[in-house]
Amino acid sequence: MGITKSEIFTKEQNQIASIAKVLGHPARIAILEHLAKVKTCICGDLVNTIGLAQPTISQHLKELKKLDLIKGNIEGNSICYCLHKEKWEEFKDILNQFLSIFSDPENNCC
Amino acid sequence: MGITKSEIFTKEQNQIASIAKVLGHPARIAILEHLAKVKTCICGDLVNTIGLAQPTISQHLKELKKLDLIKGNIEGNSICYCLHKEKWEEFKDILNQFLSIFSDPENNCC
DNA sequence: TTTGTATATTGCAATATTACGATAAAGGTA
DNA sequence: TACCTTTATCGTAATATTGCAATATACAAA
Repeated sequence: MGITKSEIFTKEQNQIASIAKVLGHPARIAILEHLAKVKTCICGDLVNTIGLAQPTISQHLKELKKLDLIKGNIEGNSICYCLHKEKWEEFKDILNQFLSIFSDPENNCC
Repeated sequence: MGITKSEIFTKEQNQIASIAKVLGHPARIAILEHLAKVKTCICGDLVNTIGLAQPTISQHLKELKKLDLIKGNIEGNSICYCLHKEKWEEFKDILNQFLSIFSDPENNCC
């Protein structure tokens, strides 16, 4: 049905999935990598850097904003986007914890 | 269009996105968590544990198999699924490396 | 062989996602 | 004021994803 049955999963499972989902598109990976590279805030150069139309970039930024991963400060005419560092660290911890669930060396079977 | 313009991104960006995407559904998170909990291989108990129909579970397993995250060994009548540990570690490293792109303390602006 | 059990596949309906042209909104500048 | 730049939103088309009933497949046991 295209709709996810979120209600049958735990809050934690849904949260991990939400974080992973927003990272599940190369454009958003590229946006975050660009944000990391240009240490200062970036504004409208994403459209030029990434090869997607302006409305498409705007939509991807919206997805990132929905999870609070980035914030946008109005700077005169344009908008200065940057990372929400605390959220990033929080999500990083959540993902890292999930990624270590198989760390038990006894976890071997086939 | 629902279709991702993969060709305009790097191989690495696409790979990170692919890994994140497969983790972007709570059912697949639940499957992996279950696999981690029952140290031994699991077979058909996923349908009972998770509240989804058998074809749906089968489809999610297929997604995980597509990325080589799990492997299924035929065990008599049923199938024994387990983690592909090497792949898991590989993907974990890739994600961890990406998640640390903002580690530079100078990365502050807003 | 027949029956039962376990898993995969097919086919379909509903919803979500991706992408972009057109347009709107908001601010700067002449 | 009029014009330009920047970003957001709307509307729409194409494709993807999720979920399940029905069915197929494969094997074991009676």
